[in-house]
Amino acid sequence: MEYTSSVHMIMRSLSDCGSSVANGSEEDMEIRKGPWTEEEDSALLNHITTYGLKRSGKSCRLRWLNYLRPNVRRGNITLEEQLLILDLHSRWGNRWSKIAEQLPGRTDNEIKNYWRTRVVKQAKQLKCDVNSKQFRDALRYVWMPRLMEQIQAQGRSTMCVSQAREIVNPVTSVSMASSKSCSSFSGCEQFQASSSVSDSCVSYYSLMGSGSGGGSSERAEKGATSSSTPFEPENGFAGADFWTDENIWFLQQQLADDDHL
DNA sequence: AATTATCACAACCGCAACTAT
DNA sequence: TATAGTTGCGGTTGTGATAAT
Repeated sequence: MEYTSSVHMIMRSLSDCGSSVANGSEEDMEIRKGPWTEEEDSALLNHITTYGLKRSGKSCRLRWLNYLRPNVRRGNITLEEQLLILDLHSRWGNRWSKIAEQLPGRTDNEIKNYWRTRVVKQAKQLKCDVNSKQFRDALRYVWMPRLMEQIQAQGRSTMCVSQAREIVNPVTSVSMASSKSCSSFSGCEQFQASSSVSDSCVSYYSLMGSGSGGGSSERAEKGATSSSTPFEPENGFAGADFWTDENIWFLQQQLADDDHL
């Protein structure tokens, strides 16, 4: 499948299920730019006077963007989201805001935190540089296919079986190849010949219905008072975490095999 | 039960890019 | 075009919750 068509698929999917999340009422509002008017200044002064907010504008803005903005989605990063983050990061690097655009309701900060607290941590655990080719290849050829297998194994997909076969099969074969026959993660022709993992990830994700993932609000679970978002998952994998000991062990084995060959 | 370590998430900071005048 | 103000981005640090001792 062509990469561009995959992107279109995912875009369409996102717009179908998450347009209100991505754009929402913010776009409906007229957003003014440029210097402040006297009226705006006085409105702001009124608010500050009334509520006594001792916060910088920058802090307020950040709070709004990452927390208070309507439709900000909170809670565990789903397996599908993890997969998409890994895939997009492999393409775009630390372009967090760009990556966040593809995950409706998720903020760049959240994705950045996910990367730093999970992925970078695992890289350290494996004694790899997170930017090293070895680690990137391991992500691409071992973890991502394995992640997809786990998504598949969850068996809670909304896609029809034929769609699933069509999309997942190439990736499954990648996983098999990577675990045994591939002497180098980066050198395996199989990965380049057919549809790439990336393409499959994107199309798989789009078929899964990208907006359907996500867990219930973590803060809500902890009894915090923040209001829940209207963007609640219907069939996502709440609480799912790919970075289990088992998977870390699996990856360590792959890296060890790779070293020996 | 108290203390310490670790983790995940939220917030801050500095800088660059953008926009209006 | 130059400049000031505004916004966006990414790296870093702070904080609260939880686990471990």
